[in-house]
Amino acid sequence: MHSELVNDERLTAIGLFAEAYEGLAARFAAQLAEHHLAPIEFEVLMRLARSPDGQLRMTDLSAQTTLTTSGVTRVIDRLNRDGLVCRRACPTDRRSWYAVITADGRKRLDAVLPGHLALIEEWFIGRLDGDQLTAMIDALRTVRDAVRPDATAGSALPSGE
Amino acid sequence: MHSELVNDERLTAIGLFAEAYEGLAARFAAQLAEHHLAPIEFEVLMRLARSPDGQLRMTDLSAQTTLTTSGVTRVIDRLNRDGLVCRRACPTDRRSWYAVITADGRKRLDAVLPGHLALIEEWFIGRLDGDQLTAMIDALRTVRDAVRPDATAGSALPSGE
DNA sequence: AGTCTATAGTTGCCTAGACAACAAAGAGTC
DNA sequence: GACTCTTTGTTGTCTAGGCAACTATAGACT
Repeated sequence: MHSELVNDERLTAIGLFAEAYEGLAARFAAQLAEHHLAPIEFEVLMRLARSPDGQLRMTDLSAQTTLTTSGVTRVIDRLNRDGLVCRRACPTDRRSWYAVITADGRKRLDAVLPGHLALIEEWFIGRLDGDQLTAMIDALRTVRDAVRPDATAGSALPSGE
Repeated sequence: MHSELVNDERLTAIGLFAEAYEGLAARFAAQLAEHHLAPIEFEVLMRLARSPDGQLRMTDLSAQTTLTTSGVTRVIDRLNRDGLVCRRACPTDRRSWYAVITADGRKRLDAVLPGHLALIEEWFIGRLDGDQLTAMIDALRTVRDAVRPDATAGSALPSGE
């Protein structure tokens, strides 16, 4: 006989976290696909759009996302091919390149965001009452700050503020 | 000029959700890798271990995870190759196969779980006080039940209960 | 100046997994 | 029985992205 650890309630809690998040992510992905965007491409465009001058260095994009620098290279290759992003040389460090969101890139975000926000309302925010939502966001921020101490690379302010 | 939707607070909320979850997932993945398990392999083993007779049909595994049936075939191929799972024909439907966790599979879970639970404590549960945790779990369950209505395929009880 | 070390980005190679096509078997329906 | 439609699992093919190797540049030290 084996241990009863498999039924530990902490596993249930983390399982709820995973199922809730992945369920949301799947719904978002379906809507993004209607606009020919992969979730990671949407995330990169969003981070660029929210950054000063609509640009971030490749390395900073890597630090802010789940991607390695290799992965960033390829995502930016695709977005560049589709005209949503372009590369710009860094004037002070000749090793570095900025990824810069283009006007087309911002147009694509404008097209996607209303539907995306509607899904957030429908499946997340609208399901919780005010107190529940506040408590949840506080808890999420606590966990995020703990597990992602360097997620603000390249931005002046902590992300999510 | 483009819209200000990119700075909508609802995007901040969902961004916190994503960063918190993905940050946790990265820490779990590192510990699982020490035991030569990919996150999806761990999830499959856990779901088998918690199911009656340690078995689930391929289709049910697909419904309970983010994988397509194609993906389930390949994960079970790998786990079977490593001796952690075996296939068993379904006696009542000759199209169906059960994936069954082996004794070695349970041993692997026993080896992984103490460290995994410690990480859950360290980065999630231990960071929140009792009320916060209760509120968070309630909220997660609400969202999970909404976005994953069919995540209990093949089990007698709703998952996460 | 030269040398050493660290960092930025790209590329070759490999694996994971989605999609679509498929084969086999169940479940009607006549 | 034959015929049709649905469901289960596997496989060929393709893309995404990690790892390690590489080039180029920066920075520090002598």
